[in-house]
Formats: sequence, structure tokens, C-alpha cells
Amino acid sequence: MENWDEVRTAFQVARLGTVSGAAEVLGVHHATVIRHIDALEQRLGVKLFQRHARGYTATEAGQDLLQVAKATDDQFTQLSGRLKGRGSSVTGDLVVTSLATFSPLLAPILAEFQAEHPELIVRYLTGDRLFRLEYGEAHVAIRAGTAPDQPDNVVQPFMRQKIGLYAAHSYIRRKGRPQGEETFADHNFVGHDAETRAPFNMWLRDNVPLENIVYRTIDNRSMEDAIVAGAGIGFLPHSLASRYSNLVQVEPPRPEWAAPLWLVTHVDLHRTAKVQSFLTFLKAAVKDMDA
Amino acid sequence: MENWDEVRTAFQVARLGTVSGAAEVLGVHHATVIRHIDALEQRLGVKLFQRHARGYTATEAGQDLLQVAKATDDQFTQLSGRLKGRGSSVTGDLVVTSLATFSPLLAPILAEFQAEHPELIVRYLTGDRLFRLEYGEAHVAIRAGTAPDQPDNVVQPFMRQKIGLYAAHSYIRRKGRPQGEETFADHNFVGHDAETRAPFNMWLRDNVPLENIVYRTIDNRSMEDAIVAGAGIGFLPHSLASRYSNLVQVEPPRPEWAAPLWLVTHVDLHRTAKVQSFLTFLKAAVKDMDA
DNA sequence: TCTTTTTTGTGCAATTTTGCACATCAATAA
DNA sequence: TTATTGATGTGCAAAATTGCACAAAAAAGA
Repeated sequence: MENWDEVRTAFQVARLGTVSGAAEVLGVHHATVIRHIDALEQRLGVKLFQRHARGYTATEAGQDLLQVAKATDDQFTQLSGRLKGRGSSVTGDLVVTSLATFSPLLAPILAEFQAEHPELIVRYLTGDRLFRLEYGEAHVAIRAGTAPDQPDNVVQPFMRQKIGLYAAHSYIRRKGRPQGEETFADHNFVGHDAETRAPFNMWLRDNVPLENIVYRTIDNRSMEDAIVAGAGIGFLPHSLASRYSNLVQVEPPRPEWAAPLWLVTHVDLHRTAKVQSFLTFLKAAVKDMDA
Repeated sequence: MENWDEVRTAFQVARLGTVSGAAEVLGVHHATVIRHIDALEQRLGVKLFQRHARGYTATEAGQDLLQVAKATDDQFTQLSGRLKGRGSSVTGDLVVTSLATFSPLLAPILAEFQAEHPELIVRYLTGDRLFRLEYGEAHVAIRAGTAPDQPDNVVQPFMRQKIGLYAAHSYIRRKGRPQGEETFADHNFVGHDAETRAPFNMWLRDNVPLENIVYRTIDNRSMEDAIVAGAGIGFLPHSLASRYSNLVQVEPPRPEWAAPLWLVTHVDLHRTAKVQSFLTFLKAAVKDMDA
């Protein structure tokens, strides 16, 4: 059964009983309808209609087709409604991906956005590997570092996280509070094991002796745990550090430490209402946080 | 949702994940597939696929379409199978129509044909009005009289019913048995009230005084009842009269009394296996009866 | 009975659709 | 790294589809 359009034509003829009527409904010339029916009957090897001067009446075969095609027509109509509606409504899945680092930042925002759109299911994917937008793995990605320049992606600046140096009370009691950068050589630090391109990490490599970075980890979250546990002084986002009552701000956030964050979406999805709605919500949320 | 073919194309793309694969399955050029997708997306205003170098992956909208179209594809495949099968099998309805007169003749034949095709449902329509083949009211019609010449109908000779003159024993006892045509003026006859074109009826009008036709009826079946009841002498098909033990053959069947019967089918249905099968069965049955 | 209306059916031209060639791009393997 | 493979995307010509004009026939109405 190839050529679904011919089935659609036959459906209208069976429904209306005349070629002319079907042609009008379908918006084509009645000759086209006749030829569709002829072609379909020849391919199937079955007479679908009996032709007479008052129109076409469906044979048993034609009525069988009518039943099936009627159901199909209904299904397609409903599908069309759903698809068109989907273009302007915030429902279904919203897949957001980022490094696990930003989970504390994003979680409350995502939660609130979901609360505003009860029909929405938020899927927040974090992981080591980058989830690829061009394969449809996510609607929105939050990326850090230099601006990504994938051709099919729409990139826009999101925010700069304020990053400061923090240490736990337990550490301060043990090693004392540093008095300016020049005293850092006497202190222990928590840092990345790998050579990441994060600004604060590069600053750390330049301004602190390597042997003072006594606790090294790959995972940002483990770094946070180490700082809280008093392993040493380390960089933390201001918003995150302020949640811990046992952390002391050793150095206030500096612009050169701040890592720029980017919002990345795929071209095909960027214009959709769902993504747009989320992006504006996201930017408004961080604006509130800055203020 | 117009243009079901584009839905079919999108279905294959969603199923296979690549334009090239879909093009191969559909038997069209891959450029055609791309253009179908583009057209469909534009009409719906929704992105169905995300394009990347490895192929097309369905968005949520595309997956919704996939679900619906998959069901449609199944339905159409099944329908196609049913329709094609219907072309070469004897199932469903077989609608036969004739004047009620021929019911005694046809009933046993129809019954046996049904027994040979258990899946068949025989609908035998009799009535005053002619059921019209061109409106699909019947597959086969048995008509009497001069050959019908409707353009769309396929007419073939069926049989000539042997018609004789019969009377009941009770009538013979009352009025005696006629000794040849010349004594008919002394007898009572059962005949048609209307001026039918049936050969035996015309013969009756020509060879028997009108006032001797004492029992007139419109319905052939009532005429039969009258003869059996002894109302007078009347024409009956030989096959029918021989069933009654209380009937006497006044005159044996003559060729000029015999009414030619015609088998009529509609052009569109004539070639179908069901109709052909029935026609050959029908002709074989009456051949047996003659022999 | 005759006219009007409605419907199907067909040859031919215009339009649309399709196929082909080629460009491009990304992933894979040597 | 480099060549290769397999995918998408586009201009242009060929092919198929469609629309139009018109014919014909039957039902409906005057």
C-alpha cells in the first residue's frame, strides 16, 4: 500500500459518494480524483467503487477502506493539533544539561520553572561527557569557559559566577587565616588535579606553589567537600559557599576568577516556545540573584 | 494535515533515522525526502527532526508522529492484504436478486453454494421493485423476459424455464380434464391480472377467452397457490409443479411458453472471483437439472 | 416532453514534482 | 594527519502530476 494520498482521496470519495464532492473537499480537480481512484484500484486489483451517473458507491472493499481511512484521518487530525499546539505551549520534556558543578545553582531554578508549568517534565542531565545538542540529547546546555562556536548552536552569555577563596573554620583554627596573597605559600590549597582552563584554576597555578596544593581532585563536587572538611583553602562560587556556616571567605570574589557561563541551544529548537520560555525564565532568575 | 504521503515519508525518516535510508525504502531520491520533510515541518510549524551529519533524529514532535504513522502503516498494510485477498476469494456478502417467482428455483442452489463457501453470506433479495445493479445493491440479478440492455451490465443467457399447464386434482374432479386446446373455452383459468409480457401470459390472452380467466392475481406465488387450491388451470414451471402430488399436467411444456432467463451482473463486479465462481456454479446447477 | 443541472470521463497544456549531478560536511579508519 | 566513506543540501533538467476545456450521459425539474 504505497501512496497514502490516493487512500486519502478514496476515503473522501467513499465518504461523500461523489467524485465532484471529494474533489471540492480535497481542493483538487475532479479529474485528479478519478485518476487517483483508478490508480489505486489497479494497484490493489480490487474494485473499490461502482461508478454510475449519480456518483461512486463504495463496494465492500471500498467500505473496508472507508473504515480504516476514517480512523487514520481522525488520528492525523489529532496529531496535527498536538504538533501545532506543541509549537506554542510548554509541555512534554525539557532536557537541560550542564556539568555537575552547576547543579546547586540550577536545581532551584529548574524546580521553580517546573512549578510554573505543571505539565512539564524536567530532565536535568549531568555527566562527564558532553551531551550533544545536535543529536537531540538536550534542549538547553549550560557550558562554561570560552564561548562555544559549534555552527548549529545558538550561544548567548548567561552569567559570570562570582568565585572567591574559602576555607573551613577547622582549617583556620589549625593553620590560621592568610593575610593577603603573599602569605599563601604557608597555606594548604585544594585544587584541580587536571590542567583545566578555568580562570581561577590557572590563577592558582600561577600564584601558588604547586606543592601547596595538597588536596587534588577531578570532580568539582569533591573539591567542595574537601574545602568544607578543612583540607585547605579553595575556590568556590560565592553563592555556594554562603550556604555553609562553617566556611570563611579568605578572599572576596574577583572578576578575573569569574568563569563566564553560556547558554547553548540548538538552532532547530531555539525558536520554540518551550525553550524560549525557559531561557527568559533562567535569565530573570539569575538577574534576581545578582540584584 | 493534508498530504498523507509526506507523513509517510516522515514516518520512514523517523523510523530509520536517515534521509538516505528512508529514500531507499520509499524508492525515491533522497532529495525528495528532504523536500517532503521541509514542506511538512513548514506547514505544521514544528520541527520534526534535528538535522546533523549523521542523519535525522526525531524531536518529541517527530516521535509523536512516528507513533501515529506507525499505527497507520500497520493498518494500511492489513487493509491492503484484506483487499487483495478479497479479489481472489469467495467471502463476505453475495447479493442475489430476482423476482420472487424464482425463489423456489434458486433457494436450493444458493443454499448449496453457501455450503461450499462457509465464509460467504448469501443475501437473496426479492421484491416488486428491481434492485439496481449499478447502485451496488446486488452482485447478480436473475431477470426474465427480453434481454436487458443496460450499458454497464453484463448479460448472459441463463436458462429457459419449462412451463406447462397444470391443474389440481380437485379441479379435474369438478370440471373434468380438458381434451386439447379446443375445449379450453369450457374451463376456468388462473392468470395474471396485469398485461405482463411473459410469453405464456400472452399466449393465454390470445387463446383463451378473457372471461374464462376467473382467478386473476398480480403475484406469481399467489397464482401458484390458486392453482393448487383448484381455482382453475394455470401455467407453472415444470420444476415447481412436479413437487405437488395433487397437480395434473394438462398440457406439457412448450418452447413458445418458456420464458428466457438472464443472468445480469455489473461490469465492475463481473470479473471478481466471487461473482465468477457463483455464475459457473449456477450454470452447472441448472445444467444438472436439465439432464 | 424538453430543458436544466449534476455528474463522470478524456485529450492536451501548464505546473509541479522528482531525479540527477555535484558540493559540502562530519565521522571513521588507516 | 589524511584519505575514505556516508550523510545532507541545492541548481537544473526531465518526468510525472495536475488543471482546464470539453464531451457525454443521466437524473431532476418545469
